[in-house]
Amino acid sequence: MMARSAATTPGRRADFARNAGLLVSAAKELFDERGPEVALDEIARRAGVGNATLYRHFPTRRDLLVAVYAEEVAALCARGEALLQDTSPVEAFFEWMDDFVVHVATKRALAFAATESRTERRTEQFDRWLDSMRSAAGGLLLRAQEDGSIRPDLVVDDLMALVNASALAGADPCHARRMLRIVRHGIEETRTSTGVETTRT
Amino acid sequence: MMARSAATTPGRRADFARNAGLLVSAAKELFDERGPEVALDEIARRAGVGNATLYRHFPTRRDLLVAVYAEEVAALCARGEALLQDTSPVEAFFEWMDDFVVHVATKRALAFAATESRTERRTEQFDRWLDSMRSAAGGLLLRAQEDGSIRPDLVVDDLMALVNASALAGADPCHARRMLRIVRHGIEETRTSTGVETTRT
DNA sequence: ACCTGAACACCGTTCAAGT
DNA sequence: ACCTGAACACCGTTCAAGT
Repeated sequence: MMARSAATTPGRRADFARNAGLLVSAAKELFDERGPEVALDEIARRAGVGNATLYRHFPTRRDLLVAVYAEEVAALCARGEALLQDTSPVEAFFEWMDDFVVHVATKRALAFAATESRTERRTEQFDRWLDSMRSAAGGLLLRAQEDGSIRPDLVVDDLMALVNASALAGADPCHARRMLRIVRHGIEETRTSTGVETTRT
Repeated sequence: MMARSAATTPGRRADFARNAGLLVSAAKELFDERGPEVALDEIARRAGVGNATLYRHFPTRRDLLVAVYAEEVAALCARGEALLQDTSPVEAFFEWMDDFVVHVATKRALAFAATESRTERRTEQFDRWLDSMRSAAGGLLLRAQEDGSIRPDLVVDDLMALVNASALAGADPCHARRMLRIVRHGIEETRTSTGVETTRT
């Protein structure tokens, strides 16, 4: 940590970058200790910087959240890439969705932020998170649809929203996964007979 | 203002009940004008009562919300009762669920309150709302399951949570209904052949 | 340029004083 | 008993003053 990489020129820029690191570390600790609603002032205090500095680096609490979980997000993206090579597109898609639902279910603040992303002020760092998640899911979904194993009329945003909402609504990750399973059943192309209608009486 | 209706016996009790009405009216107006996050102080001011009085009648913002939408909730319950007589249990169930999803989607504050009802302080008035919604859905679900048209392993709480989540995740009621349709497809007993698995390649 | 911390604004909650 | 409104506590955001 705090490697002070450019040893020769400590300069303002280096301090700036270092502060970001300190803030992320402090936030990570405090999110664990006291949940994702800790006062921002407290995070700044723990990091040893002024509260306004926090605000400059992370204009919104959401941005701080995605920064804290950046490695986890990177892993999720990498896994998405890898799953594109999986032999079963539909399995690959749902495996990724399962990872995603656990990801957001364990960080409900993130899930909540995602639901209100339409109304709240847009912000660069958080939008990047949204985009990376959407494109990972989108690639896998497309493959499964071309393959014919997922209904072609489904759009990635609806699915993301639904799965994200499951994470938000679930009491715990296990609950969220149970809902995902219901959704899965509703998504797959059963290609047996009947349309949408069920046998009646 | 302050009509003092019961002319003969103004009494403290009458004023007490009247204040509740004033608060609900004021809240209804302000929720419409400025969204469901208006300051409670402002609601009290509009109602012409002290802020602490609001707090006594409605210990929490959620309680105020359910009071404001009380008639709508009553209608939903009545509709649930009526649908119990419908000839197609599965249609009846989804018709009610559709009403429900629109109900919460147009009051996203309510939907959100429902998701956090596990963690937040429980409160009598809001719990009543939850119970009435759950029992309406539960009766209809049971009928559809006994009928064999909905998978027997589904529990009402999971479904409510999922539908509620759809309302929360949807940008608008129309979006929420689209998600409900996905969920529906995942719920119905297709009773054709295959288990959960799809034909592969 | 970047940082600091005090100041500001806002809002939910409580409480002593009224009637 | 019930109500009032001021007081309190808390937190996000901004800004003038430092370096």
